[in-house]
Amino acid sequence: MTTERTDATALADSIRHAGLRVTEPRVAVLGVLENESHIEAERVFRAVLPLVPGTSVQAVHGILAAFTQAGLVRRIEPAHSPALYERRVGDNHHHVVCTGCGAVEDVDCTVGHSPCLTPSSSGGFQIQTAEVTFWGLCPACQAAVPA
Amino acid sequence: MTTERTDATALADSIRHAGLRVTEPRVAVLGVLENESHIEAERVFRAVLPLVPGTSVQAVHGILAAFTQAGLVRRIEPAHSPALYERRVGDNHHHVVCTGCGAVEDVDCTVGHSPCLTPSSSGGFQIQTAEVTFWGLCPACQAAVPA
DNA sequence: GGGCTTGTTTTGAATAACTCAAAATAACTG
DNA sequence: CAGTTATTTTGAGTTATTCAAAACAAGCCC
Ligand SMILES: [Mn+2]
Ligand SMILES: [Mn+2]
Ligand SMILES: [Zn+2]
Ligand SMILES: [Zn+2]
Repeated sequence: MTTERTDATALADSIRHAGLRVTEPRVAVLGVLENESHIEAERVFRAVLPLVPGTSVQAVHGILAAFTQAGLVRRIEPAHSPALYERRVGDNHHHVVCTGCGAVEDVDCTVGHSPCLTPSSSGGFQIQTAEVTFWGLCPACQAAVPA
Repeated sequence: MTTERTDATALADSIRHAGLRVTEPRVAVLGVLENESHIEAERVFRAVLPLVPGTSVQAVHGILAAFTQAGLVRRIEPAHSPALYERRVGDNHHHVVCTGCGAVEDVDCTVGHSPCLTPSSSGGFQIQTAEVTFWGLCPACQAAVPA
């Protein structure tokens, strides 16, 4: 009976193990990210505010930046959208974005099918990562636009 | 002896054929884009200003938006960068971005190697396009950071 | 070529999403 | 518990872009 969504202690540990001090706003931010994926700073802020009154938007930005730097969360920046943060980290998975409503979903990188991620002519660049973004219509938006 | 970089008449025709009125600032913007790829609005503005004095930044943004909508230019939005515009359009090619200096280069989509661009589980999304961004170090930045 | 209609540009202001900095505050260390 | 240093608050500033009203000008018609 001591487990809400994710034990606050577990969250605190993750933060500590990342080399960061454990604070109320940080625990709250990480908690929000455990429950919701691909969420923007503003929405994180609105979710955290009631949990830790007095939290500022700047703090949330700072926390998300610190988490990102520490590798606790991942930041993506799809076109036409503010930055989105997610807890799923370490695998470099990809994303589908709905051109209708902006909904974002994870797309697993099909291992074994990655040859196309080695560019034919990389112009002398030393490639580190490949980021794939698929654009299309989510089920809901497909239904909304019949034709 | 009537051809500078790209004949102004040719530029005007492209604009007209896209269904847009031909104006001085538009011809100038398109001319700049013919000469320089992956260029941001601000730099387009600074290149256009001496050619068409009195041009406003807002106009440049408007022109680039109109061109993009008309399919005359392509707009990309790599993370950590303002939007970039390029004339190369129609093929959906990809990009390498230097994590050191932000330099951008085209990467041809290796035709025949695109199976990975069909996501394994698209979560019901109806995929329209796949956008690939490679991140790495450009030759210059590789030289600058020996280790 | 001279109006007319409508699309464009200018001018002026506003916005979204962050970032910066100084002072106040609170975590961890010993 | 005190001290050191990281973090947050408070307040302001920035960048890239968008909105809107009024002035202007392209392309069409005669
Ligand atoms: Mn994801
Ligand atoms: Mn390109
Ligand atoms: Zn949708
Ligand atoms: Zn570079």
